[in-house]
Amino acid sequence: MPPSPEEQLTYLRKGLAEVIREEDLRERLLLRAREGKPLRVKAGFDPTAPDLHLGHTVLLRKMKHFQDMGHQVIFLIGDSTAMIGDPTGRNATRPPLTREDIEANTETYKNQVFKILNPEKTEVRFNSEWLGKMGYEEIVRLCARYTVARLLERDDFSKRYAAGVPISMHELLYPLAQGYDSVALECDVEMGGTDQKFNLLVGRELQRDFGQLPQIVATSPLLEGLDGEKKMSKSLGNYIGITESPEVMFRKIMQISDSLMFRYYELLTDTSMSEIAAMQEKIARGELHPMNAKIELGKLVVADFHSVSDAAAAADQFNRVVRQKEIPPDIAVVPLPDGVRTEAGVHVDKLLAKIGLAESVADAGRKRKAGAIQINGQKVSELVFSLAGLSELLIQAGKNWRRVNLS
RNA sequence: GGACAGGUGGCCGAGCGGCUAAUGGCAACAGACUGUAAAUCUGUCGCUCCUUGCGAGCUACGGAGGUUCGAAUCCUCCCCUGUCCA
Repeated sequence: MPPSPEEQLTYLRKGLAEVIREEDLRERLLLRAREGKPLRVKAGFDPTAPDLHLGHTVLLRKMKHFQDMGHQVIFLIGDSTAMIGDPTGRNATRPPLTREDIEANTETYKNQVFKILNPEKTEVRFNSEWLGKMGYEEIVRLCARYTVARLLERDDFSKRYAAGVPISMHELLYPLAQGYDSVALECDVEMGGTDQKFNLLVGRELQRDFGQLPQIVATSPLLEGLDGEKKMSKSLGNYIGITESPEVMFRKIMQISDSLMFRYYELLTDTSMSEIAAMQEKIARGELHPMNAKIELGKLVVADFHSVSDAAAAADQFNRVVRQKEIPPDIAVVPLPDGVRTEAGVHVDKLLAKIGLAESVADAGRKRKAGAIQINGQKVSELVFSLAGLSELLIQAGKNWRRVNLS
């Protein structure tokens, strides 16, 4: 016995930023239940960036919830729209993706996405199936269904227009193309981040214009990155990738601020809001150390993408290496590079630059003078380090370590 | 097609002939403190070389030329962006 539409609504509503319109969702659930059909729920992804991070999982988790309720989820790969490019970073002309690139990226996507989604209940589609077939006339006809004024309502466009930042013609086509995807797929629901709201709404308009029931728009909150301010993104470097090792994931979680921790609990775990509130209470009363709450969070997140035992091991390693300052167990071992020996030993700056502990020789010199370099447990400030009687160098530069094999 | 304004280091933004590898802010990196949280303080923040020094050389202010002992700063042409007019 599947849950009633009313029960579903409650379950699905939780954790979504906005549902347009909630009333429509209720009606659609009732309608499809009567017809005995699942809802068609779409979310689009850009095949140029197949490395998913926790920010994406907020949406994926929600898609999973739709699957849990028996609905059909469509994982749409925007291979055609990728050529348009999302209206940011216009200087970076993207190299056109080949068919092989897209297929490779799609495989990567599937591997990652199905850590969360149920593959049985997921339909993977490409928008080149329909967009790629459109000719000039069809594209113009599609454009005729929307107005420039309406496109300029989009916050991003209007701000750029007002600020004198260029907007290229093709960028205006992006929302139209995305909206047309919903027409082609006859979606009941389209999901996306809150930043996608405008594009998702265009889909509604177009569907109406094509005589379809307009889709319900469901936006999920954007996850803040590790800095706690900007949204999580790969290009900003403030992300946790879902294929990262348990140790790295755990360490990154431990680095977030305390306030961000609750946000992560909310969006990345199944912890209920009341449990989170209780936790905040305890911390405020001094009954729970915030660090311990964060350790719990780290374990939960790691366990989601690895295993419970991996999570425990990662927490344990963090405790030993970071808190008790033990030497990390997984330091990269490298041979002594050419051209760094001197008569008296090694040229420290050149060595650091060559083994990746500094960006350049000049940078290495700065770090050394700042006291950030330790070799075999000794702080190094001199330029030349003697190798007499040593078989290996254990080098630490800030948080990074290397073992240099001398034999 | 015309008039005007603008293009400076990862970003924002000063400079408008030498004292400028280029004020300041943000970000970043390192050190202290700590819970590798936040806040705070300190230092660094183009590259290379060496005898590691308030050292030397090289590259840099959209692009290419030019004027000058000397240009991010002046001139010419080009490219790019925006505003207004047609």
